[in-house]
Amino acid sequence: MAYQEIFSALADPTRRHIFEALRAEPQTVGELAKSQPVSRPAVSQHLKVLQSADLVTVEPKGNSRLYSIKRDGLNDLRRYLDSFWTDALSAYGAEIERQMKLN
Amino acid sequence: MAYQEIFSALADPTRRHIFEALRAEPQTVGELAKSQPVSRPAVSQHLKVLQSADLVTVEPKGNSRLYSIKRDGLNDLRRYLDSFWTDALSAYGAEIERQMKLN
DNA sequence: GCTAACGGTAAGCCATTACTTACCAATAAA
DNA sequence: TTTATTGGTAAGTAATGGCTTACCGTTAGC
Repeated sequence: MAYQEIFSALADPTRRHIFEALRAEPQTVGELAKSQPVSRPAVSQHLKVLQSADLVTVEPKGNSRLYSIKRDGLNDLRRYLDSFWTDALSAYGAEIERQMKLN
Repeated sequence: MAYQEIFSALADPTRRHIFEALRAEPQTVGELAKSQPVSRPAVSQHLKVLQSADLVTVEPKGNSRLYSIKRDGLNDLRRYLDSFWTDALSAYGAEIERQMKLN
């Protein structure tokens, strides 16, 4: 059920870039903003979306906040993909069956 | 590189529903429109997007057109996920290292 | 205490996009 | 050869969403 949020979260390029920047190493908002072509508040808003999609986590570090990738955040998406793999096969079978009926 | 289009293609709920409806069995535009809460042209437009994302294929069947899931269309997305899995691990290592430096 | 740095939120703007109705081309059926 | 069915496209509209500037609370450092 969570893949809905994951899809829409990673559909935006800059948001996905932020997510990808975090896979190298955990970073603060300011660090992320420097490497991105958008302003700091924009990064903050993107992080909020990524957080509600359960893709990143925060840890207050004194004055700043350190964002990290949530390692099992993509599990739901993976499961979704796996289910598709098997279902695509059965759909292929259904199409074969459909062809048989037509002839 | 193709996962960009896949993400944005599947981010829209109704478009993803259409995609999911096709995994059960190949269907025509009219059949899909009946099971969806949007008009037939909307379905047609969604199918166009799914097609350019390489997620579905068409086959003209006389008067109508039969849409099917492209079975290996999600491969790029899967590869993307796989790369993230290993990178997330290395990011975890980087964080450990970061902790070491701080102490 | 005061000042600076960090970052979240609000308000407003603009671009994108998903939807509708109307129209048209192509094939099937009569 | 008409008439009906199927579906793609155009045009216009409304909503969504990403961005900026401005503002405010919190913590660090002097």
